[in-house]
Amino acid sequence: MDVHTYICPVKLEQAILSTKFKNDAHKAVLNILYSAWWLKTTMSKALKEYSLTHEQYNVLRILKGKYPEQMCVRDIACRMIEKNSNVPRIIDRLEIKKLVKRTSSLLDKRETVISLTTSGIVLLEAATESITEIMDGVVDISNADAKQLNLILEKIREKEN
Amino acid sequence: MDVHTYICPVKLEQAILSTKFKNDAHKAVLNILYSAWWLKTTMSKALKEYSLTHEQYNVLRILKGKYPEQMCVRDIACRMIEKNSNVPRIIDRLEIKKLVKRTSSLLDKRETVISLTTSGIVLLEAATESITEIMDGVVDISNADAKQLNLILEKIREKEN
DNA sequence: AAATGATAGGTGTACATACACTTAAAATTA
DNA sequence: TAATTTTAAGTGTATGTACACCTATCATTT
Repeated sequence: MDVHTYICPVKLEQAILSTKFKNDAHKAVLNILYSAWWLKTTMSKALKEYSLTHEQYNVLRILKGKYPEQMCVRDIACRMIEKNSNVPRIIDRLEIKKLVKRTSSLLDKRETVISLTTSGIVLLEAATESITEIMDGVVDISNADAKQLNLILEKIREKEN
Repeated sequence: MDVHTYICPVKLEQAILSTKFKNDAHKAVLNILYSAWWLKTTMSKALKEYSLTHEQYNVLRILKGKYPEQMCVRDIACRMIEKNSNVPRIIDRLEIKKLVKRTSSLLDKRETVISLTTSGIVLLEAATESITEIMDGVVDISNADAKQLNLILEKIREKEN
């Protein structure tokens, strides 16, 4: 698939060339997965300008949330959207680019403490501006719709435990 | 993160330990991404019993949709939820497990034609039963909610082109 | 027919995920 | 205090993604 020229179809049926859904709930599952893929792709494209992956951006954003406080790897992992993210490996790459710094904790020597560098903050802020703009443009739905969406998604997660 | 003992929180705020969302639309984006991760993880866990990944299952399901007709790699790629999937590589693994067969097309020698083997069909049907059960249990929302969800997701994708 | 362009599939590489395992250090228990 | 258990981070490996590039083949143009 050539995704560069790919135009996201509005209808799921067109997106995955299928019309046979068992029911609306089954269709909703595929719709969530497809929408998530599209959102990630859209954001990743914007982040390329800053040589950041979506996941690297997410880690920087989490660090910013506590800044100037530092965070250990575990604290970052708990805040990741994808809970299976291999955070040490993502940090490896951020460290190579000198966007974060690793220090061994003095209080608990098992912990590694991560801190944003100045260039990390600068890059993050530029990237965030870009991402926010895209998010605003992309998810241009009414507040009522957004609230409704959040409610239904939480209803789904309520059932699945 | 130890995902084996991880209980999916109902509230997004608890899932990513953050309460600072710019607005409901921004929260919705994160909610979609988190819900998609959770759905994929849940399905993947069930598919482990059949030694299938979520993506391998998806390819088999697509092939089943046209069965006993065969499909070329491109046709499969067009139907994937994640449009950047590297379909030849996924087929490599299905071929090793003898769940599909590759043949060079006679009509157009550029094309590779993929067909389900008997054991491929048998495995797929067993896996589908399991997945369907999970989907029914998991996405136990009303028809009206499912319809509403599908509508709003399509509204989002409408805006983002 | 020969040259050019487009298309299908495959491959190389960097990055991420999923998950099991290792090691060091802290916490708990005997 | 010594032994055991738990925890934090990191690592190895298989799989998948994102994307650029290659090769063979087909289609189109000249």
